[in-house]
Amino acid sequence: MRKTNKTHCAILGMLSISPMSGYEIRQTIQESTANFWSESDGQLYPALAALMKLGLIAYQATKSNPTNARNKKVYRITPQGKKALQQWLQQEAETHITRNEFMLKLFFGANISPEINLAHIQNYHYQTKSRLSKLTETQQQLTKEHKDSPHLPYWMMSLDYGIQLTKTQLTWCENAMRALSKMDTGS
Amino acid sequence: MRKTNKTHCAILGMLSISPMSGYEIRQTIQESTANFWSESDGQLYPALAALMKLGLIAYQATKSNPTNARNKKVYRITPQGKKALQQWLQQEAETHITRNEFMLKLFFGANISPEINLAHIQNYHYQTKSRLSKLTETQQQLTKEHKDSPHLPYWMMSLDYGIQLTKTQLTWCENAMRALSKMDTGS
DNA sequence: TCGCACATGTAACGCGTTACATGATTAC
DNA sequence: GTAATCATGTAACGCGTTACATGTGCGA
Repeated sequence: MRKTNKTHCAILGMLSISPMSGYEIRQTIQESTANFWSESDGQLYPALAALMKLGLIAYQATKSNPTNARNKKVYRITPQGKKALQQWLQQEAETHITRNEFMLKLFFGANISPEINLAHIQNYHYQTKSRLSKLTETQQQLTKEHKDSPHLPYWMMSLDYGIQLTKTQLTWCENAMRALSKMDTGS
Repeated sequence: MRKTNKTHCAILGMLSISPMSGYEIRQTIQESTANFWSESDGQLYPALAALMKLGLIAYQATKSNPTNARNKKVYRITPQGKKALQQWLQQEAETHITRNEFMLKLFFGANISPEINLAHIQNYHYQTKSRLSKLTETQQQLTKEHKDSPHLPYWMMSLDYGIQLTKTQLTWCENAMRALSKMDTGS
C-alpha cells in the first residue's frame, strides 16, 4: 500500500466487522455507509484480488460447505490486514473539495429563469426528504440490532452527522424556495 | 457535448459572468466556488482547447494589446456557448454520493482507541472553523462588490448553503467530542 | 538579479462508473 | 420454466490530480 488505496481501506474496515463475500461487502456499504461512501463492482472485485495478493485478507475455499454452495468466497481480514487498517485509521483524513453539481448550477442560475431554478430546488428538497427518512430508519434499526456492539457508538455518530446535515439542507431549501418565489413575482 | 463534461459546463458558466483567461478562471473557481467545486490545470486547459474546437468559446489573439503583453488568452463565451450553458442549466443535476474519508474512518473507529478518534474530530473541528470564517468573509465581500449584479442572489444562496452546512458540522463536532470524551474516561 | 506571481500546457497515473459477460440458486 | 436475486469478474472509458516543462513580467 504505497499510496493508500481507499477502496482497500473500506474493504478492510468492512471485514473488521465480520467476514463477508464481495457481494455482501457491496450490500453492506450500500446500506450502512451510503451517505458518505460508495463502491462499484469495477473497483471492488479487483481490490479484493489485490488485497489477497498482499496477504491482508484471506478466504476459505470450502466447496463442501453447505452454506457456500455457490461460487461464493467468504473473505476475512488477516492479522496483517488488521494492522494495515489500524495504521490507516490513525492517520489524519485528507479533506478534498467534493463536487456538487446542484450547487454549481445554482451558482450560474442568473443565466436561466427563476422558475426553473425554483423547480430544481423543489426537486432537491424532495430527494433530501426521502434521504432523511432512510437515515432515521437506519438509525432505529441499528440501535435495536447491535445493542452491544463496540461499533455502535461510532455508527451512531456517523449516522447523526448525515441526519444533521440533511436537516440543514432541508431548511436551506425552504429558505431558498421562499427567496426565489419572491424574485419570481417581483420582476 | 455528447456526455456533458462538467468541466466544460463550469468554464462556460464562468465565462457567462465575464471574459477571462484560463488562469483567471482557475482563480475565480478557487475563490468563489471553492466550497462545492474545483478544477485542476490538467482538466482546465485541455477543456478550453476542446471548447474552442466546438465553437462554444473564442478568444482575441491581440498581440498588440498592451494589457495582454504575456501569452495570455482572454476567452469569451459565444452565442452557441451561451445556448449550451442554458441547456445544461435547465437539466436536473445528477446527485451522486460523495466520498468522505473522515466519516469512513469514524465509521470504523472501534478498531482504534477513542483518544485517536477524538483527536481526529478536534482537528476536523479546527479546519471547519477556518472554512466558516473564509465563507462569511466571502459573503461580505460579494455583497459589497456586486451590489447590482443579477448573479448576486444566486451567489448568496450557494454561499449560504455552505455556511449553514459548515455551522451544522461544527455543532456535530462538539457533540461528538463530548460523547467520545465520556467513552474515554468511562472504560 | 532573484524570487514570486502570472500564464499555458502535457504526460502519467490512479480513481470510479458503466456495460458487458457468465453462471448458480431460489421462489413462483 | 422463467424471472429475480445471488455471485463474480473484466474491459472500456472518462474523470481528476500531480508532477513536469516552459517561459514572462514585476517588484524588492
